[in-house]
Amino acid sequence: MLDLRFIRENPDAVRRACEVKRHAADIDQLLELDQAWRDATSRADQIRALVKSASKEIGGLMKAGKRDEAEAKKAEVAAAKSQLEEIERTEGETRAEIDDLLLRIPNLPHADVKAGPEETCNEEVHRWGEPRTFDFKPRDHVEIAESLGLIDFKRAAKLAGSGFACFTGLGAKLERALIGWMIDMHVERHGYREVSTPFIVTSEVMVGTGQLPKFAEDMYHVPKEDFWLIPTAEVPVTNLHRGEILSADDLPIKYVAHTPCFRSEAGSYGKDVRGLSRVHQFDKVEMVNFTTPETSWDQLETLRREAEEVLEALGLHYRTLRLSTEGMTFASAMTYDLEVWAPGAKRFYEVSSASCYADFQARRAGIRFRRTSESKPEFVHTLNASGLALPRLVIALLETYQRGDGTVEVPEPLRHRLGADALRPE
RNA sequence: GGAGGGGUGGCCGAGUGGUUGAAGGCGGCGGUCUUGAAAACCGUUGAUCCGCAAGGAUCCGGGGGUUCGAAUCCCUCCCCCUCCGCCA
Repeated sequence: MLDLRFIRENPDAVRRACEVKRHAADIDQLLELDQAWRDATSRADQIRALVKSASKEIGGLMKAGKRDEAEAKKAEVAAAKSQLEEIERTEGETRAEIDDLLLRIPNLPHADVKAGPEETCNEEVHRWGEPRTFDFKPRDHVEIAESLGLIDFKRAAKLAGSGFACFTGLGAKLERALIGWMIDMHVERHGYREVSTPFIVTSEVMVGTGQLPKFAEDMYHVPKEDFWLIPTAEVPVTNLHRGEILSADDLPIKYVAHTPCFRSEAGSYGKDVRGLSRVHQFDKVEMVNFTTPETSWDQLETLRREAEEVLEALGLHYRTLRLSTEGMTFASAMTYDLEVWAPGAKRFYEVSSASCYADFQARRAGIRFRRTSESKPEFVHTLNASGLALPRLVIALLETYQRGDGTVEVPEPLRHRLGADALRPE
């Protein structure tokens, strides 16, 4: 959420942000409502002040036994209050409309982000490794996984329909090994604190990180208690500090979490449907940072590096893109996507998205900090990056490390955890 | 699920209709004292919104109500604690 005062003073900047991010928002209507609300508020405040002071006088008159004068005052107050009722209704209704509009205005992109469509304006900022070459015809991950008994797509569909995977045997163990290994890396090398959160959250929490009110159709809803299944650990982990005032000494706060992620992927039928590339439920290790405003942009670079290190440790070819305004999400101010090369599919897959939200989420979720015990609370900046998303990482691993004999080499860092140096048919 | 107790400022904790944004304590900050520190003492210390400002308004878990006036009374919802039941 943007600061209403900022919008008041910089309406053109906000209009431009909406335009380049391709989010429709009626700024003129907002400004109009804002003016109406401020008028109503100041009139209401005046009347409230009157009622308040009159009430005190009445108290005094009652004590002094001046019944008649008190009654006269009461009549005065009653008249003022009937007026107030009307104004307060306007005030409340207008404010509700303002709040709703505010929640639907996207974050401002950072000045370094290119405006335009993804195809032409995403910038490749980093590339690591080389695409794997083969002296045999490489297979794609679905063939490899099925022949080695690592994933059972058919039986997964029996449980939940299409778009789900059931990892089996060494496939399941590979996921578990990757999760443990990645979390340990972030904890031990990058100074993260591990958290394990609920996977079901309230609507307020979804508003805090920006999924609601605009993107309800992308998520799974639990009608019974009006809960939502998290689409990413970003949601529960960022909201861990909702409504809090942190101390500057606590910053930066760095959490890492492993959670399942649930995405309805409504409207994406026919796109990327094969195998693991786009599923309704997947596991992910996610890093979330809370920082001061002056350190967040540097922290985004660090965060991006922390995610990139995972791919490098696994020896996987990847590229890093700085997304253009049209590629970024609603809440983001700057986003890097890490895309890993899948030599079987001969394409890159996004395995991580590293974003800085500036104070956008913090304002929605009410996450503030104090520089000293004296100073006024300010909003923190929030950031997050996948580190990494499991299914697409598995795609890249299987396709990159496949051998001519149908087995798959296990990269060195995972061998100990997996208890095997290769994936073979069981 | 049943019964009872409770939600007050950074924290603890008083406060059952009136000038209370809220006693007191702790913590924080400033000062006195001290070579320095501690102790002691004195002072100070909430957030949000409107307003150029002066100033004003709102906030004692959320929402609604009673009243001239509510942290205090009523209704409702949420959360926490204790005991019982159930259960991985």
